[in-house]
Amino acid sequence: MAVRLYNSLTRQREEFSPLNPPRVGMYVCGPTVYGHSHLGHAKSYVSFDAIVRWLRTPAPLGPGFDVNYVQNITDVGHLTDDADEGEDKVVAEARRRGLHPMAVVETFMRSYLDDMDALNNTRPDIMPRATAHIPEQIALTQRLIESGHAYEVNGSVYFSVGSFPDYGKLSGRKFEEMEAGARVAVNTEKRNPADFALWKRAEEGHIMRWPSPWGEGFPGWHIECSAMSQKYLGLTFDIHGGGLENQFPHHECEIAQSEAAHGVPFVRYWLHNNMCTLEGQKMGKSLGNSISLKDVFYGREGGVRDKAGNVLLDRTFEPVVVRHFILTSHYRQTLDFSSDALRAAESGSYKLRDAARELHRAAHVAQPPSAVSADPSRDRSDPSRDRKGAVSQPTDPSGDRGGATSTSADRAQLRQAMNPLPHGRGSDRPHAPLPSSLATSDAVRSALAEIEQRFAEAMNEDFNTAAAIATLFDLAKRSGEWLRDGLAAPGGAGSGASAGDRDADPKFATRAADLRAADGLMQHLAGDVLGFYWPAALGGADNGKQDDLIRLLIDLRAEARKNKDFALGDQIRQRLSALGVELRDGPQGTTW
RNA sequence: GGCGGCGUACCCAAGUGGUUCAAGGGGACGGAUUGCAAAUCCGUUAUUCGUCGGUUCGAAUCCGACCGCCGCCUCCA
Repeated sequence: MAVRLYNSLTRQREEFSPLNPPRVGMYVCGPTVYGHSHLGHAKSYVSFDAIVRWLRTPAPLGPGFDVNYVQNITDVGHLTDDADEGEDKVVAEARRRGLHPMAVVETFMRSYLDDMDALNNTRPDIMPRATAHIPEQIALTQRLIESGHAYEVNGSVYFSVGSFPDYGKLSGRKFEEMEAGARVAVNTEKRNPADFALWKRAEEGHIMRWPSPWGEGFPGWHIECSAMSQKYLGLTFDIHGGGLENQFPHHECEIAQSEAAHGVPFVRYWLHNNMCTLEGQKMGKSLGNSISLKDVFYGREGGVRDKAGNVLLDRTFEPVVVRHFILTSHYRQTLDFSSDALRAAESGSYKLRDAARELHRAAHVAQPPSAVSADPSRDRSDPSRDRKGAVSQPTDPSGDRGGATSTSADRAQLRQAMNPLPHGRGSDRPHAPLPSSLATSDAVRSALAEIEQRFAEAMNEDFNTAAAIATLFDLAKRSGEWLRDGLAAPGGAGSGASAGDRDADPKFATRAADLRAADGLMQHLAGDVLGFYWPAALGGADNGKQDDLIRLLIDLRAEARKNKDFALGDQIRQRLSALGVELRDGPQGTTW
């Protein structure tokens, strides 16, 4: 099954075939770090993370590409006004705060990474910073001057749009039309209003400045992406992603610079993710309704308000819920955030979480000690998988935590495990057995195989994460059925039979293998591919003494209920609930 | 003015020519289970895809017109 994707350049869905398979070079426009990340960043980078994760998913389930994922950090040159007249955004923020621009950059770069980690986005392989690539940008600018595509005026250098006939091919704009309807402010240095800055002269007092052949100055915004992508991915690379709002002028300018300088195609597939709105309204910094991710995740007084005190979101939501919500729509579709929509996503996310946990627990309980190495969900030592950075969970010797059910205690470990090694350390193409192949009963095997196929088809069709999630819910539903069947069967997981008894029961062996296969698939699809990571606020997996203490209270409560002392039982439940531990009484006992 | 997108049930949302295509989630309602609660389970909730035409043996899916909403062309992922 080949990956098909919508290429903005050709405006159609086409089969993806990389230049040098299995390698894939991918560049995604990163943030300009002059403020905290907002919901728009979340949509963009969660979407591209899902794309990267899928491209890296080992065959035969996924395409198994070896993706080199580059995402820049813009820390200079992005002006508040695109007529090349405004102030540098970072510098403006620095003055407002009375800080050095580089301190502003450090602050918000870390903030950005924190938020992306919280969303469980895989870290890019390379995160080049514009200020660390000044020589490369100067060299590219120089090359453009030499080839007649750029000119210098008073220490600033502009790209001559008229020298590049293809200008406008990405955004569908015609150069002549733009000249006529240009809304850009008049810059007297430009020969043509549509020309854009490659290098800007630094005025007196401008802090961020570097020497150049044209005097002291700083790079224009667009040039960094051309310079850094070519450095790390080559003159022609496979995928360039970014927000739709950057299609013009930013990406158009990147194409012009790169192709004019080198005479070869710049990017083969352009991917643009759509914007998001809030209650149907455009979300923008200038509109004052842009919501920072930190407010969404941790917000104050249980909600998010704008400066005027209007409620934007009536409560906070976990990062995994935001991720779930984003992935239930298509990346090229606009997404409307609202409290109600997030609440609905939360219910769905938690339902999936609970089903995955129940399955994982049952598969674990059902597992004879001798079968440890056969569990696909714990196949974390496979070097080809670790290397890809597609594994969402740390290597865990106890094997008790899979991609979808980790405990919060593993958070630090998780982050480390996200990117154990850069991509491409080996020449072998990643390959992993299909979880369905590990099921022993025909019914379960074919059911899992069908899920695998539908999931893969969805992701292969322009990364249809919404359809992929739907198959996860189906898997959760089927798993629930198998679980209930198993619990009712002799020797089932909930029957209290000892491990020795179960080992001797052939029925049990079959069931255990099936549950492990189902669990392995759930872990892989929900955890590794879609990146769902549910912090274990409710416990669930083994969490050492804390779990033992909760178990103790549950036992005491069971005793109380047995004696019809419901007041005490309810008190225990309520007080645990206040601590974030929800008890659930099931036919097989109490879980939480 | 130029460029582009969208309009699918109460809400979110997938689906871009035909047989399992009207997914999935949320919500609501009815029922099962339950000391209560939560969760879970079963069932119900679009003969129809903004409107009107057209193409076709066949359209939510293609074409045209119209209505409505939105984005980009200033800053934003």
